[in-house]
Amino acid sequence: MQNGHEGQQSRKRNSRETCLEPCAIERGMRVIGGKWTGSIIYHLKDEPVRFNDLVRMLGGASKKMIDQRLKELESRNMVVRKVLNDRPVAVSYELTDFGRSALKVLDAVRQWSEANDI
Amino acid sequence: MQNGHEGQQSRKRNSRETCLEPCAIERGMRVIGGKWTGSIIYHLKDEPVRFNDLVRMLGGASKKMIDQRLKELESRNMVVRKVLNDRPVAVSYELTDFGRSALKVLDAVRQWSEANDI
DNA sequence: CGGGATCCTCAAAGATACTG
DNA sequence: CAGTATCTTTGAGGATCCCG
Repeated sequence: MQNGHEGQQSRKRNSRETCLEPCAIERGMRVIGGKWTGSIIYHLKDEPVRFNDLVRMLGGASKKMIDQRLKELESRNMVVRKVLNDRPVAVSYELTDFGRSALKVLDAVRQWSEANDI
Repeated sequence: MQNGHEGQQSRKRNSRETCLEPCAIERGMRVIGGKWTGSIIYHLKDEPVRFNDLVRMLGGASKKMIDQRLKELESRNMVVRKVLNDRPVAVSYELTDFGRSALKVLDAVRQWSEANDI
């Protein structure tokens, strides 16, 4: 009564990392649609930003979240982490060219949101 | 040791419905970046689609999920539910003008995904 | 300053079964 | 066909403390 049979739908564990959905929109959204991901990228659009500055800019997201998303983005080569100083510790994050390529999309989202009072 | 104090960050319960984030990208993403939401809208782009057809098109999402997202989209006036027949039951979903306005954004996502092998 | 390690919770998502 | 109802799992996300 609890295994075998292959229910009406299956497939699990595609939560993060190289999503295999057939729909390109779905795949793309998993990369830049995650909670805070778009905001982070967008706040890096002009210049490198230091970790705690990012935390302040995104008032509402925890350090843990931001750290987590930044690592995700780093592993996808969308942002680069740079150590500015050792003592006291200082690092900054900036977009790669690939990361910058997502800005077009994000800006479309932003404009749509604003135009429709989302 | 487990209440009072107002930790370094707070704010909860903005999961769904009228998100108050200051960042427009974040707000927009909560509307069209949800799991399956973008795909659903995109699959309705050309014509009304019936419920079970949608389920088939998005192989991988459960009926429950799709139903849930459709109701979300309906309540935001992005899709309209139409009863085609009573016996046997037949309904279809189609985009409103507002729903269609999101297609530009979604298409940007799709193109970006495909261009970068996401 | 920039995190890492823990613990905890709740809500989202999955599985399965049922119905008008 | 187009959903509802229910139960369970899981893991994302929050809170807190700590550290070099």
